[in-house]
Amino acid sequence: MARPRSFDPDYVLHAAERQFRTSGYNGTSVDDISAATGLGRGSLYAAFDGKHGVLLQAMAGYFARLGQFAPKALAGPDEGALERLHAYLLRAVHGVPLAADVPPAPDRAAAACFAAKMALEIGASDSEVKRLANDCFSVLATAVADCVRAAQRNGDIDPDADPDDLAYLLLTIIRGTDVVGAYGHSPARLTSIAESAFALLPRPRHH
Amino acid sequence: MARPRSFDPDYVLHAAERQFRTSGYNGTSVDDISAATGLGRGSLYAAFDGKHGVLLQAMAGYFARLGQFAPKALAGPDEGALERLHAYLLRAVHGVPLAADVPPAPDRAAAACFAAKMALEIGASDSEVKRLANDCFSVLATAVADCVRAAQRNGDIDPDADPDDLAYLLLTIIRGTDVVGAYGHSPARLTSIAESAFALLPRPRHH
DNA sequence: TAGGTTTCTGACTGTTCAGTCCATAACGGT
DNA sequence: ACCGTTATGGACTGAACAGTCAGAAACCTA
Repeated sequence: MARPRSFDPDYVLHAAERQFRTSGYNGTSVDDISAATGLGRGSLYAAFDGKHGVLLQAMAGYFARLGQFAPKALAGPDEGALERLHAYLLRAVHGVPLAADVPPAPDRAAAACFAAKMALEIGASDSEVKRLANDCFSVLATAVADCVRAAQRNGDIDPDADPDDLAYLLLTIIRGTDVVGAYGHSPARLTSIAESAFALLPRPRHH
Repeated sequence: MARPRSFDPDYVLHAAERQFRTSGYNGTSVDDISAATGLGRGSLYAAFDGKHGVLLQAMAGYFARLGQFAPKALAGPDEGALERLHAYLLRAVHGVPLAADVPPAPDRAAAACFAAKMALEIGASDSEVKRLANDCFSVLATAVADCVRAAQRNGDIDPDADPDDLAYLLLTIIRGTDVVGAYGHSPARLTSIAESAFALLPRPRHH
């Protein structure tokens, strides 16, 4: 009955996310988004309500992806919980690939958590961005804490440790590697930091 | 012989740093800097070579402040080293006050490490900023590692632990709290993260 | 194949931006 | 008191910006 849109909204949001990651929010113009996505200005405004709308929807998509990926990577039987935590930590400090249909980020600073990067840049003056970033953190914290509890049940982590505190600490470390990575440190160094953190996890006292 | 400048360069750089912290680099205009510092555009360009020059010199000043403060807070006799590390960690996760003559940052995101914030926003496309931020990190890493070594000599930290690895990890945690703080988490939560990290430091095995 | 509806494209507008420039002001030496 | 020198502040410029809009195009139904 009417002309269908000729683009895939997910692809567009991924491409826009990549642009925001690379140049920051204030560093990307609508023309940049237009060039990165192939959409004209009119389409961008009609479909996403302009630059800020694109950001919010891109962050919402990122949140949805996190909510799928993190529980999948961390949930499972108690026996493998500690190893899943280990693998997740090592993978997270090197940044997560964006999507199969969009080229990877060129710089480690662009591979940082999208929500974290936007929150640091404009979260102070944009409460919606701040809230979305906090949501991303919460979903991760829940998944990690659940995995810690599983490892505790399996006797791999000290049962006296608070799983929520530990989850917050681990996620804080992962966020910290985003920053350290942006300084230009090598992937090997980030791996080393992650391994040090993992080695310090409180093991159960055997008697 | 000639007209003397009527402003204090350090005050101007502090005020500009505050503005950059609050709005980010791309989010602050030269007029914003002009308003924050009281200087006209001509003076800004003559003394600091424009927006980018102001940033570089503000970061250099920040680096110099770090190079003074961190060693002073962390150096000292071996007996108190662990407690100095503890105090430094707790203070760092709440952000450092800027300067006595400039109002404090209004938001936790603006209290994050100045170098880290700029590196995440524009470090990927500005190698000078990236290098300066890395310098800031290095001077802190050295000071923290020295303090860890002192604590090891005093028998408060496992002598088998690598002090440099531990220093990197602790600084990564501090940088991570900058991000988590930007999400809007309470100071109490940040304190809790810092205490959890401190509690996990490897203590010497007594036999 | 014609009509109705929505998307698409790119030109347009007013604003804001970074950077330059110049007339004026403030000083120290003579 | 004068003069050379440097700082100051604001006007100016061309470019880039976000957002709007109207005409052309594509599609489905009938």
